[in-house]
Amino acid sequence: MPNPRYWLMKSEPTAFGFGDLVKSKNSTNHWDGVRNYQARNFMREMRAGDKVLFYHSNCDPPAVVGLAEVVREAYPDPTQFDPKNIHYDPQATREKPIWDMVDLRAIKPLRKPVPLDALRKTKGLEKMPLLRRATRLSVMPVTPKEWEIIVKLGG
DNA sequence: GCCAACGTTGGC
DNA sequence: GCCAACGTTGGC
Repeated sequence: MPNPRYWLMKSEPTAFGFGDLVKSKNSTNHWDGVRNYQARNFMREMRAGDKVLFYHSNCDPPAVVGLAEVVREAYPDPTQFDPKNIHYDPQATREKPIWDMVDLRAIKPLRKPVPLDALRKTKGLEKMPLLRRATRLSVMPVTPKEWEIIVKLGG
């Protein structure tokens, strides 16, 4: 696939919300804990400077809440090696890591977060995997047009 | 808290 | 390699 320049990443705000990214040193943090191959593969396609829609899932309302950018490309997620971590993967070794993460820097919160129901009602977003029923994909590409529409909705 | 959807696991 | 069972996601 061609290099998309835009992405959407989901996080539960109770675990790590956009506000947590903003509060991080240099507004930057690593995105660990991805344990889905498709999502991991998308992360591996990310390049420094790519833009990211930060989406809050499993909350009320689920919404795109902020903009971020990739500042470090995929590298091994250390939580896979840690038996005490909830994301520990006994099949992963330091010689052969399985799971990667990227570093993101917060750009800015959206003035008006764009809730899921608004995304569903907006023309031009119908193809987004996010809007498929019960999609579990936590990292997905966004087209430039979709990016433009959502950022405009967000004020 | 419920439960549909769906990715993953493991028995065969 | 099939597919039933299981676990998780995430909207509602």
